[in-house]
Amino acid sequence: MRTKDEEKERLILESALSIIAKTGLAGLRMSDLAKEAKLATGTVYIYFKDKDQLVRKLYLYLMRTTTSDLSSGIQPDDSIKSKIKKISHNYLLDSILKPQKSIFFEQYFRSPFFHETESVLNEEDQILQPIYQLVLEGQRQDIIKKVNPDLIVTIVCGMLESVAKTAVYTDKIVSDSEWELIFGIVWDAIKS
Amino acid sequence: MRTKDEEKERLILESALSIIAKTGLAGLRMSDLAKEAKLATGTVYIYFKDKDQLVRKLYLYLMRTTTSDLSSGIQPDDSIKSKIKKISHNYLLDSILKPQKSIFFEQYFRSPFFHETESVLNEEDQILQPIYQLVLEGQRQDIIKKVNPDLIVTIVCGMLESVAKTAVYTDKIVSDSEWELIFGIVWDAIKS
DNA sequence: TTTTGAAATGAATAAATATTCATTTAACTT
DNA sequence: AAGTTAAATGAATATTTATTCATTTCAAAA
Repeated sequence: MRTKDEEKERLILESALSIIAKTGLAGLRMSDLAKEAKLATGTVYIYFKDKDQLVRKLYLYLMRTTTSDLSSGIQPDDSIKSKIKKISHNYLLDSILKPQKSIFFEQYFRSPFFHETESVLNEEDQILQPIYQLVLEGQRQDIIKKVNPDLIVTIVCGMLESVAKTAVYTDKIVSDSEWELIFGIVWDAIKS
Repeated sequence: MRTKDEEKERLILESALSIIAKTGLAGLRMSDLAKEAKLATGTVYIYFKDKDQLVRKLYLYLMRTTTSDLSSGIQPDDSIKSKIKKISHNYLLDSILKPQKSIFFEQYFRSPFFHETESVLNEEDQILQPIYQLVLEGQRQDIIKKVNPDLIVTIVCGMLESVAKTAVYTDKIVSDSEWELIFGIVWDAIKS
């Protein structure tokens, strides 16, 4: 007998993501999705109960792949500043390289698919946890402004996201020298 | 004879905005919209040709009301720093007080209703023009970092928007003392 | 090689939603 | 006060889109 292809689930999710990034959730049609994935509409329903479940699964799928490696490349004995620099760089690159993901989350949280019962903030907290810890440590060492660490994290992420958004929109990469400039601004903002 | 109520057009647009802010464009239903506006569904079609036109008109309507008064309260002989402080405060308050507007734009630009032909960036440029001018003037006076002024504007707006988003989400107002803290961070980021 | 059972298909059907229109209501005119 | 006209209504209809299912295809087991 034929066997269910595990890859096909991913394929469908990625196709959905691609359509949603282009047209928003309002533009997601099961038939278009099937076409994008080069499957018959019916096939989609073998892997997902219905549209609702598909979108929710996509949310979980992206959540899982996000929590990954903001901290990659950071050495335990780096200085706080260079740790923050690296983590900020990772955050920026992540936002630039996977713009579809940010678009999806933006859409999902304002959609009929999202119910308050789901704990967004907790999940988000989870992702930002490593940044938060670094800020705390920096404050302990008197290097970072002694204001509400949540505010610091919020502001830094806001800066980086807006830079990423512009970079994606104008289709430009961020060169090393530009990154130096940008991090200079970020650091001046938060250093004590 | 009965006369067409000019206010009713606004009422319908505001109702649509309110629903879209809650459920995203994917959740906008003409029947719900009519209910929200306390009208019969048919009535909506007296004022708007179809759903498509309604959403586009809402876009234009919000565009018009946005371009308003970021510069309010600014005196010609204020210092550059205090001008930037005031304009940043206006921007923050605008984002906090009219969160529905930001949500709508977020949704619209990723929807089937939006076609590339519409010049988004131009419009956005228009709105940010006063901020841009202040940054230029600050750079001339050697007060602001001499980097690409677009980058400065992008970063400042990013910071303020993320603060606004958090404020709206957690339903907290930004007190005067918090604003002093926040602007301190903004200013440190961009001052030379 | 044949049998078997689940995967895949896509046209047919169901469900959701947009739009129309015959009818009613309200305001203005004569 | 009666007549007139456009706005308002909302049930009926049209359209779009989700979902099903009878049929076919494929790959593994016998």
